[in-house]
Amino acid sequence: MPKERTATLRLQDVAEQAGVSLATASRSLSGAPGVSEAVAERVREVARRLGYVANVHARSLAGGVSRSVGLVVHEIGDPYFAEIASGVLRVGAREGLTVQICHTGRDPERELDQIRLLVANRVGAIIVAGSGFVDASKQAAAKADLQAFQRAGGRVAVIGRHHLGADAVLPDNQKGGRAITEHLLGLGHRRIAVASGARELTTIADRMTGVEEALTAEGIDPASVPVVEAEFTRAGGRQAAERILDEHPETTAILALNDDMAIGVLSALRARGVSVPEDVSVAGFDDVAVAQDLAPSLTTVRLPMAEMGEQALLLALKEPSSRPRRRHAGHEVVARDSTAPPRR
Amino acid sequence: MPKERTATLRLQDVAEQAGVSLATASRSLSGAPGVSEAVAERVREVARRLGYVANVHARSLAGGVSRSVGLVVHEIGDPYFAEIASGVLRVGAREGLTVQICHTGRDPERELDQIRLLVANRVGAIIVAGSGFVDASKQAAAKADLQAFQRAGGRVAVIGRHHLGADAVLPDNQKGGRAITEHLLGLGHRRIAVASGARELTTIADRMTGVEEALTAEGIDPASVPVVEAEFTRAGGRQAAERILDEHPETTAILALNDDMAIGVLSALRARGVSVPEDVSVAGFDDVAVAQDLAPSLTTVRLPMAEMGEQALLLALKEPSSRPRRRHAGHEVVARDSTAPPRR
DNA sequence: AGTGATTACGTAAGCGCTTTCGTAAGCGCT
DNA sequence: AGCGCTTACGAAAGCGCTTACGTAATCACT
Repeated sequence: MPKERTATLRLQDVAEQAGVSLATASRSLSGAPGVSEAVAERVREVARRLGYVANVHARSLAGGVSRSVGLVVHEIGDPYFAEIASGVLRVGAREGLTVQICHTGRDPERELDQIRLLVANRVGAIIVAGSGFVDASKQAAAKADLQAFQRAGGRVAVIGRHHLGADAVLPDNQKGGRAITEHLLGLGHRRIAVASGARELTTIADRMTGVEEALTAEGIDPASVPVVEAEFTRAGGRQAAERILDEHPETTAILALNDDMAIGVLSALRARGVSVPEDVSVAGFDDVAVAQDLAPSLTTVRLPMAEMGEQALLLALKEPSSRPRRRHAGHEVVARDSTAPPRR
Repeated sequence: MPKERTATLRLQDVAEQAGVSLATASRSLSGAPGVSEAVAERVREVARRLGYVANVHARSLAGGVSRSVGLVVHEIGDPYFAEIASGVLRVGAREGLTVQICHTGRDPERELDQIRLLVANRVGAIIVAGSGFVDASKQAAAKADLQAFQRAGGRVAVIGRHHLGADAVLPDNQKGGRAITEHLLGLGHRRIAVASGARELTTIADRMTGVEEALTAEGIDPASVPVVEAEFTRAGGRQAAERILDEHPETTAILALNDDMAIGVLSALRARGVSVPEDVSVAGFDDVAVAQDLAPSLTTVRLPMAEMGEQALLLALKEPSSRPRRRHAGHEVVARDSTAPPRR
């Protein structure tokens, strides 16, 4: 990292060139009141001519105000998080905020480090995206740090995770899980299998709860439905599908609890010569951008990821309210070609 | 954005608690020499107990050293850039650097603003990913700003773009274009059509040059090959495929200049009842993660996106050399199910 | 014309850290 | 004991900015 970054020009230089004091120059550029329009414009003109860019560090040190926000995701290469990030960046750019993105590389242990790093960077707000643990003690440290950050005046918003005391954007995973299951049941499927991620995560637990609700309502014992846990990735989907095919050949529909897994399921079924949806129907969850372009196109639950990112930042930017706000992201079953009535 | 962020504890507090001076506390925590190990450890212990996190702004103001880097991409929601970002974040995390990501939302006009923002934030390095314009004048302003940044001690690295004076990680688009075309020619295709993005971008121009080389080497006049320009997205791929099908029904292979377009091409062909690879072969470029899980799996040119991101940051972190360094990212044709010998 | 209120600007005090410089203590040596 | 030399630490000067406060000048009134 560079050492001598001093060659840059300072507000001082601008002030001298414009023939005003440091204070006036500062006020002119930040648009603060107390400067005549004529002087302000002259200062701005000089700054523009010189190519002056204010030092954000000095500014935030002196002013105590931060123009940057932090975003913590599991893995930025994952389309789900990439699309959330896209939404956050969009409103960030609009508001003139810089966004620092951290990802844990799917290692929950590292979430705390990332949060600490953002706190050290004195970001104005922290957005944490991605599922938390059902067992709250596993993320108690992160929660404590976030609360300390809030007490110090920082804003926090979470996406897809409950964290009392922070604004949250919440997809209704439970209702979504119920709805997509009802879609399969409505088509006539009775032998459904689930390709799931780790159930210790709230997102997955919630989706499963919805699934079980729908099954029960239809008179099916949830315990009779095979649930295969694997990684929440395409590779995990492939493995899960293999096991389902091997151990439960009677299955007529596989519900994957996210699209990434669903893509893996499709891939594995194809490799085994099982045709979708004729032999087995497949449904996913999230509606990542590529879902509609798969062959067959994927029936799934649409979550407006980018909007969720936007909403989260907008919430964080608002004046903090006494009690945490909630935004519920809509969910909607998108029926495409990967699901059809069972033929068996 | 919050105003009063003063409730946080300062190095001063740690120093008092540990019964040492500010200077000693600073040295202890930053690992600078000149402190006895006993005292240093005591200070660290106190800092840990108090939960002290240093203020990065103050630190970088005083030290003139920045522990953050900036990454500019076209669109973070795009898997190509998301995977690059993933690589950058990976080494960023390893080096204890924060990464500020900006995206232009595919609007090249905004690249300059994003760069300025990063300069204002006094990042230590800026990584610019994504194609530049063939017409250099269209990005002259951005280039000038980057050079000024370099003169002021900042590091710059570019990915997939030539910018003399900066370290670069370069996929060999030209050879890749040639190789994938040779793959199609090798299968026996003679009536090839290209689904291209805007040719004013260097990436696309380079890939096309490679395509034309291969065609010429095989005795085919490049001018006789239909090249349809559209958006460099799935939607663009769909449109391009429609036009190719309508205007050149004799086509036996469609080469899309990135995977996103290829996915769109596959989708459009499927909608028209054209089977791949039986009726028409389809090839892409990039090898985004999902390419292998498509149906049919996509033949494409693999670019190691994540590694390119890693390399770029590593280059930027090295001591600057007098002349810019180059890293060439390997490219490799990955033959999958979407290409086969023509039947017509 | 004289009063107080308002406006436009300058002076200077920090924001929380790093780092230079100074000093006192400890060391080995003659 | 006295010398220089190293080492461990503290005092204080900034880094580049914002902002409270002070002060002239200008204004609207009586």
